[in-house]
Amino acid sequence: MNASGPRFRFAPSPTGFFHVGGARTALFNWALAQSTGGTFVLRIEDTDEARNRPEWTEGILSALEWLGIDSASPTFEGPYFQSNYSDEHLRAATQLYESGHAYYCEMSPTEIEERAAAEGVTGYNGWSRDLGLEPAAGRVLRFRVPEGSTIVRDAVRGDVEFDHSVIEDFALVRSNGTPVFNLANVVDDMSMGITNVIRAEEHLPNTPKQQMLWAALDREPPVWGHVPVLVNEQRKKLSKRRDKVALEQYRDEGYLADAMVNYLMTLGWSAGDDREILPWNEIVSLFALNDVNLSPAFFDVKKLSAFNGEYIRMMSNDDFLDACDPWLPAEWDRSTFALIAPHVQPRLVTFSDVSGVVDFIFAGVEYDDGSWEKVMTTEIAGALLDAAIARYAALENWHAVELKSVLEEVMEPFDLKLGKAQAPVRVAVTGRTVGPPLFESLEVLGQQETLERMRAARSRIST
RNA sequence: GCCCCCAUCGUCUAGCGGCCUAGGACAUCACCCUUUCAAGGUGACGGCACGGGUUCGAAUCCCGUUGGGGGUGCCA
Repeated sequence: MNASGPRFRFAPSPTGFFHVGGARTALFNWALAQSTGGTFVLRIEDTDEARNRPEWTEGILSALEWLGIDSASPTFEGPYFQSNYSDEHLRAATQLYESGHAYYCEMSPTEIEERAAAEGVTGYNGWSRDLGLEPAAGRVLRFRVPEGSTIVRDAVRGDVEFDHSVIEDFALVRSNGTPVFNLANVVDDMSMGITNVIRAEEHLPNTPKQQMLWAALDREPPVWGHVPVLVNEQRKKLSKRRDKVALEQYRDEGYLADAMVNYLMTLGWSAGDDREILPWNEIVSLFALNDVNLSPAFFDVKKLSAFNGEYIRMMSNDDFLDACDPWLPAEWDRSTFALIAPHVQPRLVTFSDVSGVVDFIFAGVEYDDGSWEKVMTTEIAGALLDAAIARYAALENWHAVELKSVLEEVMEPFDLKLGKAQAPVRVAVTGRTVGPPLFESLEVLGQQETLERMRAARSRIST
């Protein structure tokens, strides 16, 4: 355990996928741990039985890995599993009971509801507080919230005061004997020596409860920091049901980790100048909690895509080729792809698009109806193709520059601009009206294949 | 209902009392470039929620209103 620097923690509960909001929180903690020479502690909060599957933990680790949060780094510690520490949680519970900070209650949720309705109050109203109930199976241990108020010193939002009169005597240990989140969370933070708790704003209302627990257990609370949540276009917290929140899904669609990381960091935070595309090491040195915005930020896939395109364009030739590789069918020749790659790189938004851009080179033509309709049914398409076929068949230097100047000669009698004149050739050879630069594509495709396709297309034209 | 948080272009943000005629980015639109589509270049559109204070001076400070968000579990 690195005791010298501050100790941050990221404490996700396994849910089967990794939430982009969680990714941002993890990144904030990771950046802080790095810039302060501190430690990033990963704790899996798996105390809810429904949230406990080993493969889900694997998913968390690999998602973090993808983001650059490397579990082999000296800055990284864990993962710890909350479920392994229930003895400690229960020990603390006993201590709380014995010191009078907690008491047993035997009201069931339904009884509480009924009594609350009868008395016209909202929740549990401390009815068992002074009954002096002994520990027994089926009884809940509740924290005895004292009079007064709690001030939470928050590193991103300043002081927040909560009046104890609005905090009910919350549960510490369930009637089945298992510890509840607030207790487990605090006890773990204590035993893991956590000094900084940076998490999403949804935890702010828990914080006074947890801070009371720190006090009751006679310990100094950590530095709190609550960052705003991420929202959808309806300005609601990103939810699994409605929104595309799984980090893995973006990864599988061909978003670059660097782009995702950079984008996530700009949600609620900025470098302070007019730059937003910046390398991780610079983000680390600039990032500070009191620069974090206080209002929820919309997770905008459009802007993420813009970042991704930007990052793709910044890649070196070789890096780009490597990055494309997993997205191309194994049987496609890589050296052929390398020839066209420089022309597809500036046009790509995500890697899942790459094969669809160059498939005509490897998988033959498939005419797109709309494209055909648009350019092959014109008066001159047939005549232009005939002329182009004749000249291309006789061409000796099969290079893009040649192919272009030949077509320029061919198109002259038709009184067309190159943009129009190349269209029938493009559709004949690629099947579509849009694609990588045409003459470069023809060069890669080769003379024979190009001519075959042009002839095939020509014979398909009715007139 | 109650508690807490928040409020600058459609979106993400810069701004921390005079440098603001409010800056940048994404999106949108136009033009340029051009081998289609992108990329790139230039430009346009577009915002301090509202009302009161404080101050010589307010996007910046205070109060209220309105609007949004989070929480309100023997979930985490």
